[in-house]
Formats: sequence, structure tokens, C-alpha cells
Amino acid sequence: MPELPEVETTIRGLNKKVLGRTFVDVWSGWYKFPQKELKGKKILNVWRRAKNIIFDLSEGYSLLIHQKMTGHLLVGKWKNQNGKWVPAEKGPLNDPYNRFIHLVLFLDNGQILALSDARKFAKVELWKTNELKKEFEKLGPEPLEKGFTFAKLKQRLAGKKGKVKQVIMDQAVIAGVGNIYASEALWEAKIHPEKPVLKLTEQELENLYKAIKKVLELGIKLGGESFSDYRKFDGTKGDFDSERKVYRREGQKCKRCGTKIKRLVVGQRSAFYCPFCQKLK
DNA sequence: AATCGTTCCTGATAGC
DNA sequence: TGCTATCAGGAACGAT
Repeated sequence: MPELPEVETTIRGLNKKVLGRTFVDVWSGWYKFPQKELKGKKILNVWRRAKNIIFDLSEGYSLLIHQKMTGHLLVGKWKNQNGKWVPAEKGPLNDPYNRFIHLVLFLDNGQILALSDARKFAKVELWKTNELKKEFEKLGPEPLEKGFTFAKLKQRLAGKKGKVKQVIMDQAVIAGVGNIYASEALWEAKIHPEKPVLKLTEQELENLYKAIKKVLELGIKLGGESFSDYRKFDGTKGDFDSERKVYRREGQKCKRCGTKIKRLVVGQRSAFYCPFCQKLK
């Protein structure tokens, strides 16, 4: 499930791989955006805002891709076999999670930029660059940028009535935190996922601030998680999986105290936590 | 205005 | 073995 660290890993890789390339053709069996418009446009920059991947293109356009849960971008060579796209060579692109190709962008160097997305939830849109920048103003601050101070976090959380896990996953409050890193950050900060934001102490807020930055930075350093669908642009896995403290570790021992990790549903989403380290009261 | 529930989709998994 | 039912989940959207 691509969150800030996975998206950051992707754009860093893509900037090395596809910068300066021009789209020569487009194929999709699913997407409806004006694909012909992409032809002839050059990739000037690849960047990220929250979990959105943005390709700034020539002529004032930007291609927006949100991978949602199971989408990820891959670069390499494929061939079309009876309507299905399969890697042209042996290697990590043959990983089973890379086989759901619903969008193919042909580059002018013979390589292909492809979107693999098992659940077809990913969003692909063509925007005017200036309009997209306005759209992004609705999002919360980037937690790894300098402007995200402790005071800023407190300001963003002020007056929020919900449970802490739900609130920090709200992209309008803080950009880029999703289900995995929310659970991980709350474990790190020793805060119960259902604790109301209003009841967080000054110390807990400070711990949360540090924890969010810590888990996201570690995620980026390790190239993201790959226990499910996400893969890096070359098809290989990220290395965050072994660093997971709670996410999808229900029934396993807490790495801090040995208590069995529990799962509960908070706002229709799984939350994993240690019942000893993260008490509600 | 803010918050809550529903919806999109299909591979993986569990159950019979 | 093979079929069917259930689950996962980001964020847009509608409802309250």
C-alpha cells in the first residue's frame, strides 16, 4: 500500500530513470483520461505531494497518478502477449504483483513506464500544471519538510474531535500518512489508536511528532514496504517489512515488551497496536 | 463546517 | 478438488 515513503521512493527512482524522456504512445484497457494529449510531451520533473505522483510535462501540463492501495509504477521492457503485458526479459519485473498492467506509457528510448494495479483503484489524470498546484493547497503540510514543526502539528490537530489514528491519516490534516505508518507511528509514540486527539497530553503530542517523522524517514531510507503489492520502479521489493513493529503483526510479540499485538477496526480500517505499550487510559 | 458511511475493484484466502 | 463468500482499503462523494 503506497504511502509517503513508497511514493517518495518511486519518484526518486523515476527522476533518475525517465527525466527528459518524451511520451511516444499510450495504451490502456481501463483509463479514460485524454491519452492522445500525452503524445509528444516531455517529462520535465517527477515529484510528490502527499501520496500523489506528479509528472510535470512540457506545454504546461502535469500527469497525476495516485496509486491508491495496489498500484505501482514500473519502468522496463514489456511485450504484449494476447492482450496481456508481460516482461520482455527475466528479472524482478516478473514478480506476480507486477502483472496487473492497466496503463502503458511508451517512452522515446524504447522503454515503457507502466502502472500495475490489481484492484484498479489507482487514479490517473491529466491536469494543467497551475490548476493542479491550486488543488494541492487543500492538502495538509508535508511532514518531512522544514515547515512541519511541532507547533505546526499542534496547530493542525487543534480542535479535531476524532480518534488520533483517523485524524493523522486525514490528508487535509497531514499529507502522506496512511494505514501502515499511522499504526507504526502510534506504536513508536506509545499512543492508543483510538485515543481522542483532544485528550492527547503535551508529552504525547511531542512523541507523536517525533514518531511520525521517524517512521516516515526510516520507510524512505529502506525503500518502502513490500509485504503486499508495492514494488519499486524496477520491480524489486522495498526493505521496510522487517522493521514493522505492529502493522499486520496481530498475535505476534511486541518488540518492546513481548505482549501480543492486537488488531482493531478504527473508522473501517485496521489498526494494530500493543495493548500494554499503548493504553487508552 | 465537520464528520460519518458508502462506494469503487478484484486477488487472496477461508470455508464447505 | 472446486466452488462460493468474505475481506482488504485511499479518498471521493453523499448524507447528516
